Amino acid sequence: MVPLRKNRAEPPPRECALSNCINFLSKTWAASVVWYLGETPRRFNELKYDLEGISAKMLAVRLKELQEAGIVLRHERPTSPPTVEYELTALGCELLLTLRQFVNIGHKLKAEGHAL
Amino acid sequence: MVPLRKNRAEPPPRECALSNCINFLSKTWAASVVWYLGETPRRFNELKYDLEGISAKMLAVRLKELQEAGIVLRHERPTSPPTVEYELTALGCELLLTLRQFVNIGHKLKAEGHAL
DNA sequence: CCGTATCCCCGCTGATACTG
DNA sequence: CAGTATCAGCGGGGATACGG
Repeated sequence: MVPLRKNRAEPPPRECALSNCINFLSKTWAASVVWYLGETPRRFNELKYDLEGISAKMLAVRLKELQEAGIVLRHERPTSPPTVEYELTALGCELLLTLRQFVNIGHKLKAEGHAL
Repeated sequence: MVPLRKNRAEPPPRECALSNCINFLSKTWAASVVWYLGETPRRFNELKYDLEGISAKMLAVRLKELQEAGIVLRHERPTSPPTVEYELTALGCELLLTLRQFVNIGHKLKAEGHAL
């Protein structure tokens, strides 16, 4: 009977898996918001259009979270009716690049015949 | 009044944001399972120990999903009691590398003073 | 146009008990 | 050891209506 290895030689700190920006992408729509923001600044209803099926409530919530996380910037123009544009910060762009790698891996998995 | 841009010049295919392996990481514990699998093969109860708080049920479910997705391999040894080892596939390792980039970005965000 | 406030549902997760 | 089966709960997210 093989004894249970309590931990590997180099135990990954628990905070890594639990408390990082991965949690953000885990929330519904969050990754998609970053994805559709892309490099171009985008307005609220444009995003709402891109993210077909999202409710205004959730989009607002996610955008606020992403702002507080330093991933998204909000620009409000004092026009009437109000005009608001959202864009990725530098780290937000970095995040987008990483998201693209996921998409790439996803395609490879599908190419191998796996059902995601 | 600025007209609503229906789509950007190069519209990202919707399947990219919605139907990729990002969905897997969105499920509770999924990213952590991949994380703690690391490079070393790992047994069921070892993973259950690493992922403090996970129930056997969820671990089994996630592992099965990851198998079907081509991210995890299952090796069963015909011993008594049974011995089962899980390890990442090649694409699973690729996924892990990408997860580490997320963790890295998470640290940068925190370094900027943002609360994740 | 850009949100916020409220209500409500159902699907995911945990707890528990059991099996090969 | 490595799971499966069943049930119950709660909270994330949708629908709707309203506000600056």
